[in-house]
Amino acid sequence: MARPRKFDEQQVLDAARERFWSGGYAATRMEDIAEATGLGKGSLYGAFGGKQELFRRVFDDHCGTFVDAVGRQLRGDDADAYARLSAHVYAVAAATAADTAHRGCLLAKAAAELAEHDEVVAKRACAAMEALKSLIEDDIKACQRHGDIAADADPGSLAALVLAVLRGIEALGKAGATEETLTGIARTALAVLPRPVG
Amino acid sequence: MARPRKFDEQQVLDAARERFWSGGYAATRMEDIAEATGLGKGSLYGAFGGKQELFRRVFDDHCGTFVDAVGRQLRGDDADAYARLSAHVYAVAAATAADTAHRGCLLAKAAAELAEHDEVVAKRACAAMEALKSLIEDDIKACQRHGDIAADADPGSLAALVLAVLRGIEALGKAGATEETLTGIARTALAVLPRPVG
DNA sequence: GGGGTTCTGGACGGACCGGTCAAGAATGCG
DNA sequence: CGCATTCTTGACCGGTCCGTCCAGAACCCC
Repeated sequence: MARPRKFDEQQVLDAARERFWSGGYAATRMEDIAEATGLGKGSLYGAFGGKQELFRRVFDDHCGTFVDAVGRQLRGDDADAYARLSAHVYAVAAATAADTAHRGCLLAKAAAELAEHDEVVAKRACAAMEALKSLIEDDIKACQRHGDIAADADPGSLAALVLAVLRGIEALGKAGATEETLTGIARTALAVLPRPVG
Repeated sequence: MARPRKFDEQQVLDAARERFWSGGYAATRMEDIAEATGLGKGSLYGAFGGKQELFRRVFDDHCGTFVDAVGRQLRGDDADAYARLSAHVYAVAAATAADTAHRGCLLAKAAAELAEHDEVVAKRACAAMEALKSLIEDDIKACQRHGDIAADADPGSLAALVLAVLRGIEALGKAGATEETLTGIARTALAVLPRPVG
């Protein structure tokens, strides 16, 4: 009944994410995104409404993808729970160190730039953080059931600590810390988690 | 021999910092700063050269001030070293929670927005982080001398971990974590530091 | 194939912003 | 007091950017 869209919405979101991620919100131009996607500005505005709305879509999409990815890394059998936690913490350190462009995490970057002025972005970032904490907490509970972490420790507190360490690793990475420093932090963080006595 | 300046350079830097801090680099206009200081744009450009140069001055100044402030909190007798560390960690959590505007730390905010594209800012942020780590490490060594932290632990590793936790607290605060969450992280982080046996 | 509908693309408008410039003001020296 | 020198101010310029608009294209249904 009408002319069909020539582009895939998800591909546009992905391309826009790359741009916003590299340049930040304010420094990214709509025309950059138009060029990156091959779309005209008219299509972009017709489909997404405007820069702020587009960014919110991108950000929402990214938060979901990110949390899902972490979820896949952390969910599984109790027997492997500690190995998964350990692997995840090291993976974040390695990924941060490998990010030589210091792009950091879009989640953190966007929160830093926009949380103060955009309620929607702030809420979404907060929800994503809570989801991450939940994932870590579930894994820690699994560790406790399997006897890899002290059963009398509060899993919620430990999860919050681990989450803070992970975010801190990214912040330090963005400031230029070396890979050794970052993996060292990962190692130390895992080492100080309370193990069962005996 | 010539007309003297009517303004104080430090006051201009402070006012500019407030603006950059609230709005970020890209979103802050030179005219904002001119208005905030009461100066004309010509004076601003004459004294500082341009937006990027001004920001670098502001950032450099802020890093120095920030590190100095932390230094004053952490330096002192061995006997109080652990109390100082504890107070500092809780203070960061409280300050972050009190920052309802989610401005976060200018250090982290600027690093997030500009480290990727401005080598000078990146270097300065890295130096500031290393200075902070050093301060924490010195305090931890004092704790070990006084018997408040296990002597066989590596103070450098613990300092890096503590620093990561502090930066993580700020990142989570920016994302909207509650004061309870943040002070909880502070408490847990202090609790997991290795204490001397016995 | 015609008509209605939606998509496309790029030119355009209006606002904004970083940086310049020139005219004037303040100062100290001779 | 005049003069050289530096600071101040705000109008102005060139460029940029968000968002709009419209003419045309693609499509489906009848």
